[in-house]
Amino acid sequence: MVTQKDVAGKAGVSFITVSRVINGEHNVKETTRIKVQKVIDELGYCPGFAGKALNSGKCNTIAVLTPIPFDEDMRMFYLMRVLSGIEKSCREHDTDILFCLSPEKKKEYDYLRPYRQRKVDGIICIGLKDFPDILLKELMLRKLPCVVIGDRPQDKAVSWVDTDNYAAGYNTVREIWKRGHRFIAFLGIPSSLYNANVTDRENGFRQALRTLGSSENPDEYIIRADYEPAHIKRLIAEALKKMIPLPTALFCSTDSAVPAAVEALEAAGLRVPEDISVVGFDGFINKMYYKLNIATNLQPLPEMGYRAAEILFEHIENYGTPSVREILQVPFMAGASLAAPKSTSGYYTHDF
Amino acid sequence: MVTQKDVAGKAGVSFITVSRVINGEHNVKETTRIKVQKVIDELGYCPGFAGKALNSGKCNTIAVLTPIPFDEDMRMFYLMRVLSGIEKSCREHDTDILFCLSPEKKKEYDYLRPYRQRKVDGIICIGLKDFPDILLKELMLRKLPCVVIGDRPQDKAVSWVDTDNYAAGYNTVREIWKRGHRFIAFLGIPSSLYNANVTDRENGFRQALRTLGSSENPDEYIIRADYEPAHIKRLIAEALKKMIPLPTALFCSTDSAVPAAVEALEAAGLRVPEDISVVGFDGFINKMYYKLNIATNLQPLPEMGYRAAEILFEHIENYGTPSVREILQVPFMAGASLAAPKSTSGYYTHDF
DNA sequence: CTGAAAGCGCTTACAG
DNA sequence: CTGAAAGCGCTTACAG
Repeated sequence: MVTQKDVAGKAGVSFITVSRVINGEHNVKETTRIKVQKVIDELGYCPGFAGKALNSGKCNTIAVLTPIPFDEDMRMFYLMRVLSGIEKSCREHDTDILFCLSPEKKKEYDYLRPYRQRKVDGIICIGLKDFPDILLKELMLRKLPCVVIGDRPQDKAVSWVDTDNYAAGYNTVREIWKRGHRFIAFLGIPSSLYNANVTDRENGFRQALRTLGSSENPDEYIIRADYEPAHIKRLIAEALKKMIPLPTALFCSTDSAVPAAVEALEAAGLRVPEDISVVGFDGFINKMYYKLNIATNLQPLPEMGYRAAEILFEHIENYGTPSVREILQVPFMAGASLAAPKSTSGYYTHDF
Repeated sequence: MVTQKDVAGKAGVSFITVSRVINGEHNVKETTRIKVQKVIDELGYCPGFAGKALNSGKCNTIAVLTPIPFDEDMRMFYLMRVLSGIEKSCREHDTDILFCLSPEKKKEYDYLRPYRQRKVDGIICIGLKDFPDILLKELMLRKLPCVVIGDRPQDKAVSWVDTDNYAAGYNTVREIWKRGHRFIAFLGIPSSLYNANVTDRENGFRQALRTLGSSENPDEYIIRADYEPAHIKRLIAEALKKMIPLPTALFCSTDSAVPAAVEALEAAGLRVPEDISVVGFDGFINKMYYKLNIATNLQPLPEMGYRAAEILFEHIENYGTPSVREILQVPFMAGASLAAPKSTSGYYTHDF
C-alpha cells in the first residue's frame, strides 16, 4: 500500500505536507503543492481510511439494518426502493453503505457487531417488526445515531420517517366509496406479525366507514392473514361465506397480498373488478407484470430513504441534535382493479 | 468509545493483557482472564475495528460493485439473488458487505474510492457490461482481490464465476425442438449492450439448429432488442412480418424481455402458447406474478454469489493464489408457455 | 510555509 | 504469565 511516507520520500518533503496537500489545506507553497501532487498522481496515492478513521472517529460509512431477506420477492421491492433513496443521499455525502441483514429467523447472528466495532457512523433500520429494546440500549450506550424507516419507536431519542398510514387507509375507503361501493372488506395482517403501520391502515378504514355513514359493522368485513399465499386464500374463502351481503370491494393492506387475494376471489367465482374491486397498498404490484393493473397507494419509498439518510447525516455531524419525526403522505393511485359496483342502488347522490 | 485502556484501568492490568483476553490467547492466567472478562462485560467493550485494520491491513469487509440500479425491477432480481449467496458466505466468514453502485449513467462518480481507501479487502463485480481495463489496472496496482460474476474477463489474473450460456442456449433449442417445433425464433440483445453471455446463448441456439438439421437460415429468426419494452415490441412486430413461415416458438435470451415479447406476439394476433410458445432465460419471471407460467432457464444465482465469495475469501487469505474460473450449469425449467405446436407434420419421428 | 511530536486503538515481537 | 516499546497510516496542535 502506498502511504504518505512513500509520497513524502519521493517528493522530498515530510509526510505532514503530503497530508496537507491531500486535504487541500492552504498553508502550502504553490510550488510544493504541485511537486507533491505530481508524486501523488505518479504513485496513485490515496489516503487509507483506517488511519483517518482512527483519528477522527468517523468512517464515512452508514449501516442499513433490515430483517428483510434478499430472496423474498415482494418485500425486497420495498427494501430496494428505500435503498435507492438512501443511496442518493449517501452519494451526496461521500458515504458508503454497509449492508447488514438481521435475519428474522437466525437469531444467533450478532447483527450489532458492525456497530460495536465502530465500523459505521450511524444506522438506518428498515422493516423491523418492533424496534427492539436491546438495540435501543446499545445505540444509546455507544452513542450511535439511528433513524428508523416505516416504524415509530416510542422512545423520544430515536428519529424516524414513516408514512401516514391512517390517512391513507381513510382516504382509500373514500376513493372506493366515491365509486359507489358500500360493502367494503379489508385484508390486514395480524398485529403480532408487523408493527402499527398495518393497524393504522385498518383504523383509517374503520373510521372512514364510520364517518361516511356505513351502518354495517366493519368487523365482519375484516380479515387478517399472514404473508403466506395459502393462508391468505384460505382465510378469504372462509370469510366470504360469512360476509352478508358479499363485499363489492376488497382493500388489501399490502400489495404483496394482492395476487393471493385475487386468486381467492376468482376461486370463489368473483371476477375482478366486475364482481369485486381490489385495492392494494405499497405501489409496487404494478411493477411486477401482474395480470391486472391494480389500484393502490403509492408509498414514497425512495423519499423515505432519502429523508432518513439526510436526518442521519445531521445526527452524525451533530450528535445530540433533537430527534426528528417525519410523516410522509401516501397518494392514492387509481387502477383497473377498482371500478364501480354493478348495482349502485342510488348511493351516488351522496355528495363529495 | 470504550477502549482497551479503559478496561485495563478498571481491571488493574495493562491494555496488552486486555488485547490478549479479547483475542483468546492462551498466555493469560485464568484468574486474570476472568477478572478482565468481567470488566469487558461491565463496560460493554468491543474492539474498534479501525485500530485492528491499521495493524493487520484487513478490515473484514468486501465490496459488491454493480451498475444495476436499485429501481430497475427485473435486473434487481438478478442482483438480489446473487447477493443472497454472497451474504451467506460472508456470514460464515464474519465479513460485512459494502454496497457500491457504479451507476451506468453517472460516470462522474468515483466508484473506486472505497477500494483505494482500503475500505474493503476485496471486491465482487456483478453485471458489468465489460470488465473495464482501468478497473483491472487499479486492482492490480493495489493488489485488490477480485471476482467477477456473470462475465469472463480475458485477463488471466481475474477470477470469475459464470454460467454455461452456450450449453443452455443449445439445450433450450433441444427442449423446444423435442416438443415438435421446427421454426424457432430468438430474441437477443445487441452485443454492444451486454457482454458475451447473451451472444453465447445465441451461438448455442444457432449450433443446436444446425445439429438438429434445420434447413432454415436462423438469421431471419433472430431479433436483437435493447431492454426497452417499446423497442422490443416494435422489433418483434417488424420481424414477424418477415418470418416466413411464422415461428411456432420464441426463445427470449432474458426473462426481463418476456412480458414485452408476449405483448408483441398477442398484438400480432398470436396466442401463447396455442399459436406460439415462449421460453425465457434467468428464472425469475415466474416469481413476478406474471399472468402465465413461463418455461425458462434457471440461473443458479445464489450459488454463483456464494461461490464467488468463497473464491474471493481464498484470494484475500492468500493473495497470489492462482485465479479460479467456474462455469455453472443452467437447468431448463418446463412451463405452461411451452407446448407442442398446433401442426406437427410428422416431425415427431425424429429421435431423441 | 514546513516539520517534529504526540496520539487515535490496536497488535506484534521482545524482555523480564 | 505480564508489560514496555514500537509501529500500522493518518491528523492535529505546536514550534520554528
